[in-house]
Amino acid sequence: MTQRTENLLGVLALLVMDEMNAQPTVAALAGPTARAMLNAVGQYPDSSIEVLREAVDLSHPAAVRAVAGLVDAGLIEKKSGTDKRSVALALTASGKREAKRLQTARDQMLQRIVGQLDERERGVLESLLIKILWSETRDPAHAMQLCRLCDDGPCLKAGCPVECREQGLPMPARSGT
Amino acid sequence: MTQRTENLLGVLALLVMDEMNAQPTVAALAGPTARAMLNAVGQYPDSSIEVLREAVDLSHPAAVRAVAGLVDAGLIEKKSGTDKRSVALALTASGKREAKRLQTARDQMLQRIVGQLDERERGVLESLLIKILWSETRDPAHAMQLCRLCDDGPCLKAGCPVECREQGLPMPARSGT
DNA sequence: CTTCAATGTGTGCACTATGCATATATGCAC
DNA sequence: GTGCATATATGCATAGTGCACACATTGAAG
Repeated sequence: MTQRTENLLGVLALLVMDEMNAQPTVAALAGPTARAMLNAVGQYPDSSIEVLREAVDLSHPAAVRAVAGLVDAGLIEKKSGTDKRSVALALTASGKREAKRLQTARDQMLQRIVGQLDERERGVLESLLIKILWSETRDPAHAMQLCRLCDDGPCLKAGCPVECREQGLPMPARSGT
Repeated sequence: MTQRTENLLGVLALLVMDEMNAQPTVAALAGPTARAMLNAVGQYPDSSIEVLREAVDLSHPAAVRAVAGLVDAGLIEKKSGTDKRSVALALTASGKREAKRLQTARDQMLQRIVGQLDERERGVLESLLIKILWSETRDPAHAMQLCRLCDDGPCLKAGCPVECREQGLPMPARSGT
C-alpha cells in the first residue's frame, strides 16, 4: 500500500497542476503546451525551435506548430538565428505581458497554498524542496523541462536547485534566516 | 517576482505530474483521463458515469466515451444501477490489476522523491502536507478530483486531510511518532 | 392519469493537439 | 563536390474534447 506522505505529495502535485492548467488567459494560450512554450521562450530567449522542443518535451512537428500558433497570435516572433536553418525566438511586447500575467497567477495560487503555513514552516518547506529537487534532475534537458513554467527571478537571486546541479554548483542554501 | 518557496513547489508539482503521466501502461490507459477514470471507478465503486464525471472533471460526452473506452478494453464493466437510466461501474479483474499496477508505479516514483529526505524530514513533510491539504478543498466534488489518482489505503488507515474536512472531521494527525 | 421538467446516458459534428513519415534547405566533414 | 547531419516545415491519420442534440427514465404538479 502506498505510504501516506507519498500519497499526500501526489495529491498536492495534482492540486497545483490542476490549478495551473485552469488559469484563465487568452485563447492562444488555452492548452498547457502553448503556455509552456511561451514561458520557455521567455526563459531561454533566442533559442531555436529544436531547443525549446526539448524544454516542452514535444515531437518536432508539434513544436513547430506550437510555435506557429504563438507567432500567429502575435505573442512571439521569429528572428534570424545563428544559422540560415534555425530561427531565434523571442517574446513580443504582448507575449511578455501574457507571460508575466501567467507567472503572476501561478505565484498567487502557490502563495495561497504555501500561505496555509506559518513563517517557520515555510522556511522548513523551502529546505525540503531544495533538498528534493537537488537530486531529481536527470540531465540538462530534464532541467529545462522542470523549469519550463518557472519565473526564474528567485533562482537567479538565490540559486536554482535544479539547474545548479547541472552546472556543477553546490546545493543552494535556503533563503532568509 | 515569484517567491522562491512558491516557485520550487511549482517545480516539484510539475516533476511529479510529468512522471505520473509518463508511467508505462496498456494502450487503453495511455492518457491521464483514462487513468483517472479507472482509478476513480476503483475508489468509488458502483458510481454512475455522472458522478465520475465530476471526479475527473470532464464534460458529459467525454465521460461517456472515457467509460466506453475502458469497457471496450475490458477494464471496467457496467452493471445495472439504482435506476434504469443509470449504470453502476466496477473494475473487472484485469481492471483491478491495472489499477494496482498504476498505484504501485505512482507509489514507487513518490517514494524515490520523498526518499531524498531522511526519516525526520519525511515526518515534517507529512505534517506540512496535511496542514496544506486540510484547507485547500473547496467542496465534495473538488475532494473527489484531488483524490482521483490516490491509493486510498493510507487515508482509510490514518485519515485523509482532503476528505476529512468535507465530512466535518478534525484535521488528522501525522503518522508514526 | 397526464403532462412536463429534470436526470442519466448516448450520438453527430467540429475542432484541437499530437505523432509518424516525409520534404526542403542549410551546414559541415571528408 | 558528396554525403550525412541538422533545422524547419507539411501531409496524413488518430485521439481527445466540447457543444448541440436525441432518447429513455424518473418524479412531481395538476
